[in-house]
Amino acid sequence: MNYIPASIEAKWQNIWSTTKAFEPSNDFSKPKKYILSMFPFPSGRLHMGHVRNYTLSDTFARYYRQQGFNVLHPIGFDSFGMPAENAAIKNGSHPKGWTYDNIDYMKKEFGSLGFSFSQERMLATSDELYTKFEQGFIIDMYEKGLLYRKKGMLNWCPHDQTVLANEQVVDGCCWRCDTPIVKKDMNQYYFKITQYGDELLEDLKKLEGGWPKQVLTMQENWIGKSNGLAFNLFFDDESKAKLGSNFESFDVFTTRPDTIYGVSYTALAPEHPIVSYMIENALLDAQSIEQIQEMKNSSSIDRQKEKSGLPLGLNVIHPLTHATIPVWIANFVLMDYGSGAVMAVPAHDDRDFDFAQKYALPIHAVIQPSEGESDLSKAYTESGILFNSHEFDGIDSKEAQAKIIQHFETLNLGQKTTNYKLKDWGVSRQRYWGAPIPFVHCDDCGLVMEKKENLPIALPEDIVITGEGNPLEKHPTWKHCRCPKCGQEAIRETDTMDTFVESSWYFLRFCASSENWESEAFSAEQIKYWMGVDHYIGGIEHAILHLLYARFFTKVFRDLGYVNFDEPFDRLLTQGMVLKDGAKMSKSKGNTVDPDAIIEKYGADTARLFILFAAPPTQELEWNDSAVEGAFRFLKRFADRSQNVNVTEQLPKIDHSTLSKEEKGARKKVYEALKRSQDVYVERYTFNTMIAGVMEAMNALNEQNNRDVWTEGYWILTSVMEPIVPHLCWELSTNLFGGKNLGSQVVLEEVFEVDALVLGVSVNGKNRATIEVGVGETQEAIIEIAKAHVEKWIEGKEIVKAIVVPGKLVNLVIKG
RNA sequence: GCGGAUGUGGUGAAAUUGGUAGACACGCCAGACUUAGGAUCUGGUGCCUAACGGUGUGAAGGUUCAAGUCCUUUCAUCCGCACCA
Repeated sequence: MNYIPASIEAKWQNIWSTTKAFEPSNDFSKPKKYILSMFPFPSGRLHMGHVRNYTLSDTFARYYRQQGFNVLHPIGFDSFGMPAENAAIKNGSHPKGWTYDNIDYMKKEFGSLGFSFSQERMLATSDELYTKFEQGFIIDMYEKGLLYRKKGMLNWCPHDQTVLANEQVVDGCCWRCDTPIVKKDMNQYYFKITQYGDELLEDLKKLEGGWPKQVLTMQENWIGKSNGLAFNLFFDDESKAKLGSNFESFDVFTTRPDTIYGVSYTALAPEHPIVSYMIENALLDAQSIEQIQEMKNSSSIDRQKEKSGLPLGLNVIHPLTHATIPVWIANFVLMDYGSGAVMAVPAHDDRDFDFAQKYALPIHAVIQPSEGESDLSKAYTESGILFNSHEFDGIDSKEAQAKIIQHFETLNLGQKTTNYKLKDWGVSRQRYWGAPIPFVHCDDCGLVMEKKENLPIALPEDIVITGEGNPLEKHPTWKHCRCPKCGQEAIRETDTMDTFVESSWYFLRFCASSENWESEAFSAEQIKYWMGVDHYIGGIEHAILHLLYARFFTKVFRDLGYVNFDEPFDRLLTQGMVLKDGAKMSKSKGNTVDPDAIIEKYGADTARLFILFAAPPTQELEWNDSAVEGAFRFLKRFADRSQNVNVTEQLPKIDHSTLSKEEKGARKKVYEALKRSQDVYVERYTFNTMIAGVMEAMNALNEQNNRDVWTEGYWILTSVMEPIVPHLCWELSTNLFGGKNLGSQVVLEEVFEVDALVLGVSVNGKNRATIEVGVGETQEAIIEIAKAHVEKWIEGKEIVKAIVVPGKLVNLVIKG
């Protein structure tokens, strides 16, 4: 058969589309699989990362269809977001037009790759229908007390009068006009995700086995639960007087109460209220104030790198020793973790140590290792035995932590406290291309929710986007409305939502079949049948934020009564990046490979095969043009050798015992490939080795010329390969077997039976020979055979030990 | 800076449990066949060595009869860090 991918692929894509071959069935009595890939932002064209992502999900979807499951394999577009506005600023395009043009193009690309997505359930999160339900959920969450307003620090460009995303801040300056940014305290909306902190942490246990360990660990660390001691540090009289008696003390939190006697200074965040007070009341000199401003304006990452600080000229009293301790400001102390103040123990904390070294602050060691000497040139951060700690001397860290907390509680100086690194999720954005937050500001009623029957609150289309100011706020009429409560003139909220909100529930929306899309977001029955997602596939870069937010939404929806489960994604597969020349593909580096060009040159099947063969999915994938060529040649061979196959609608019956060694070998390789294909979808996802198995089977088939063995081989291999190279396999299967072989296959154990084993023989662990022994051979006999084959190395030496690992090797340990 | 990963031939990788390192490909070399092609087919190919053999999984130590796999230290690269999606 002459392999011309362009015509085969066009033919099958056309058939699949006209027969609606991949729509999920509404027959909920069937077993189901929900295969989901992370939906794309409609940037304009698919990139190789997308191709990898959707090839993976498509492979799962097609496999489970062959196994007889009712498969939901949907796709949509995460279509709100900054790039649409950036394009508007750059080219004057309208975000909506730009977005939907891109979506149209990318849909065509999906088709040309043969992805078996449901066509009927495609959605874009910027569709007004999607916004409508999302705004409804936001209102529900507000009613539940899960959405609230508070002040938050934002990047502000004084020139453009606009809020900037971290990404838009380049070296501390605005990306457009290069003006140095400042931090501005503004009213923001927040989801109370911290209320679910404990459950988000606890339920990670339910995901063990289904999710990669590294993702669970990252989420655990992100939530960052820690237990410790919280207590007040009181100012001395002189400091109180300096602060005009406005502050008696401040709160600190420590996870290491056992080091309490080693405290030699304390440090406040530059944003701490005491610091703000001192600035406002001119208690600091101009130079210090400038230094504090600099700390505040630098990014939280930069603040962790180069430590800096300054003394405030205040002192507090150590709660136990009553020693006087100086108060500093330190850039690495962050206002949004704990209380924005720390007790510093330089002897036993790396950061405190660096800071103390830099500013020549005293270092008091109070913990020593239980064995060996302590190294005074760095902090000793392990646990150990206390000393210089009064009545706690000689106790080990662990025990001392509990005792010291107890001591503080008894004396009423502090209490045991749990802290989280997790912060509430700020969801408001001062931007146009997002879902409007459905609230109204009324002079009389305050903050009022829109009525659900008025949803969606849609975006105005007549808008000018310049990069200056907030487009919705600047719109002449849009924000003026009536208060839903009292009917007076009121002002609509002009903030829109973080796009992470849309991606936190889209997987639920996909469960809804399109006939009731208008009336409800999804039905309980549909959710019950389709959820949870059996395989969720996407980039490792989403390991924390997106996945945490989606888990949070699921729990909120459960508590709102919309769903009846705790976790949305049963199994997660995080794919690695696609690289070229060792670097992430990007336009700025000029190392991109256009999927369309590859499809045109070799066809979609080649692209899909290469991308699964080149590396296991979780690893980074290095693009290699000549290896793509190799994948194409394999498909050509696969098509060509189908001429050795008999046309039939039945799997041929073969008497294994009558076959030659080569014929037996070929059958064994074929069934090995089948076996591998059955494991690979459940746990390891190593499609690369599965494909290698098929290649080995092809090589082995080629070593023999029994047409029945060829026929059986193709019956099985076209079925195994169909999820990966669907166009060619449907073509072959239809022509050769009337399509009858695309279904689940039975492994014949008889082909794996052997009557001899090949063992390696090593001497002192070094491989020296290979022997063949009968299956029933005794250990003693095997050792004798082994000895006979390695005489050269054991001659005149004493054999101290002989180890036989059944089926694998013999190791002879010699002396002398 | 903090958290998470990765490191094996010229290249992508394989080695499910501590048990014959390099399967399967790409590339390269040699040969065959030519209707001279984006061919196809056959054989070879970790490194050093003429060979015997030695050596080899980022580096350095260690545990073990046996280490790519376990432990300690270290280096390099990548991902995330809360307003990129």
